[in-house]
Amino acid sequence: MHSLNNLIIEFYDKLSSWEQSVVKDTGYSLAQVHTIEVLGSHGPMRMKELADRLGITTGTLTVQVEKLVQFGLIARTPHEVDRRSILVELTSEGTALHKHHNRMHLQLTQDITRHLDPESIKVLTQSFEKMNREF
Amino acid sequence: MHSLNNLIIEFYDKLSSWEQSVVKDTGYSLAQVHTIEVLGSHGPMRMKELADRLGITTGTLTVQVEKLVQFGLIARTPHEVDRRSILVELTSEGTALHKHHNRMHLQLTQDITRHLDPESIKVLTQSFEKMNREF
DNA sequence: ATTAATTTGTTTGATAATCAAGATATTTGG
DNA sequence: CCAAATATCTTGATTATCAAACAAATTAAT
Repeated sequence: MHSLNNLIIEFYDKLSSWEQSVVKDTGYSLAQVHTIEVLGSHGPMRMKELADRLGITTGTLTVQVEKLVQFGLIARTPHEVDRRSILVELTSEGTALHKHHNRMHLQLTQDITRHLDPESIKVLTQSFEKMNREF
Repeated sequence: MHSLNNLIIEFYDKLSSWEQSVVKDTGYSLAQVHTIEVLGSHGPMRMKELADRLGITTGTLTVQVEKLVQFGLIARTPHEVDRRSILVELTSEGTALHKHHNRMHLQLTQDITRHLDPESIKVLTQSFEKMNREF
């Protein structure tokens, strides 16, 4: 258990470094790409929910979103029922960036698992499912 | 492979959120705790190496280290052979913080793996070992 | 139905984190 | 010995962030 814990910490650390270098190549900041990633994988959402998912305040997000809109990566649309809210969603350009980032991730996953046999991959997948559920 | 990739991304995301909330409780910033974590798990090192591991410039690190020294968490000692360098290391207080953070991590690992049978944990551990090696 | 409390998003002012470029001291390789 | 490389620090500017105050809309209470 102790060693598994250390391996998880090491894994997280290496994934962070990888993410940082991959993001740097896009020309956008880590926070900006992270925003795109969340919108890409969860779909359009309101400011509050997005801020919560990113772990920042809505005040900070307002500024971030303004920049991303100017970059043409996301768009704001009024919320249909709640007129206090606005929905934030990816533009086609934002979607393209998200897909590109996703391909990088997939390539990484393929790279780091290339020495795992099919059975291990199966157990690994099931284990991640269970672990993600317990967070 | 596609689903495993998504699970890894989700895992990373949840671990980030967890880390953020745990760090907030310490009263120190994410960057500061991260610095303590690296020093705690790898031992004393020079500024350059620490900056590289943290993914920041030495200029940024100089400021960060100054703060952590004032907090009493780390100490600077001259490098024995290279007089250009200084070694950064944890104080006893810094070590205590690192141990505390490590216990949090261990508890989390126990929590999220509680529905995994011993055999899966074994495969999971081996898989992480192999994946970490391929980064 | 009217009022009070809550929620949502924005703005503002202050602080913290970061980088790039330049300066200094030291080491390394010829 | 000297030029090039390395390690750290400093400075000036930019970016990210928060907390608090605000306005608009929704929800809850009476």
